[in-house]
Amino acid sequence: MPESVGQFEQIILTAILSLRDEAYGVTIHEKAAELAKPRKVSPGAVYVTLDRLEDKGLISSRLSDPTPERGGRSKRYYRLEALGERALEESAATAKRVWEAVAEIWGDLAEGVRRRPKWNPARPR
Amino acid sequence: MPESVGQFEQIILTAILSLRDEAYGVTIHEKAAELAKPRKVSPGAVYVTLDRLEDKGLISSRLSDPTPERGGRSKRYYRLEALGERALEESAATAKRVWEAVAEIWGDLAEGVRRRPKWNPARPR
DNA sequence: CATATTTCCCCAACAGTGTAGGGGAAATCG
DNA sequence: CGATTTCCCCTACACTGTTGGGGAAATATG
Repeated sequence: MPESVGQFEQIILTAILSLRDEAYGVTIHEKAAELAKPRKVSPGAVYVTLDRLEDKGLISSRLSDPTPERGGRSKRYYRLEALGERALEESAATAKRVWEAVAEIWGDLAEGVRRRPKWNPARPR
Repeated sequence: MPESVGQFEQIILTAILSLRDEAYGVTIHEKAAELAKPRKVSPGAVYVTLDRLEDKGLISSRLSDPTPERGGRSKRYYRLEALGERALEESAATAKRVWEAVAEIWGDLAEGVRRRPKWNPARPR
């Protein structure tokens, strides 16, 4: 049974997955902000969450050598571990079910076509 | 700016939405378990979360009259308030983005076709 | 060399959410 | 009435979310 992850943890795992071999603090923060939009994501929140995910063994990290650009200090690169893959897999499946359930009633919000049938208030006998 | 909801709160809101006028403790619990699968959902967790969502004004409730079935005591029916609709709308949109990002890499998990390209570990210069 | 600038990592503390497990009330049935 | 069924709710604790700020390491500049 996979570890269960919270909402923000899920976002961080997803960011790492989609960044592939370019996943370090700054890029993860950017990607997370993109996914979480319109909500703000603070850098601190990202690092704290990365720490916790690493403690749980869902991800691993290693420090790189510095790059020769201005301010280019070394970066901590992250990657998903098997445990993290399974946790993300499960939680993404739940996200899908939630999304589908909502879309079935309200339609695809992305299409801007939001039909909300008039809803008759519960009238239990 | 809509309230932000957690993962489980999102599930509860979704359950209420899709149950329409049949949303009360027991049915919400069932629907939530279905959405959260394979994770277990305890009834207590559902009620606590319903309370908190009501305190935040995302949902409202009212008590029905008893039904004439065996053990048919009165039920507390829930419905989404405008605030809850907006919160769910936003959080479902995020769920969709997460799902799409994951599906783009791993494919649609529901199809059982999970292609995971061999991943070259980060090799920063 | 000293200072400024850029990029990046990390901590402490608190608020909010997730979860378990059990308690108990109200209704019908025999 | 006692048994059974359906349902609501509380307490307590662990985990997750979030803020705000601190500070190190590298290159550029004069």
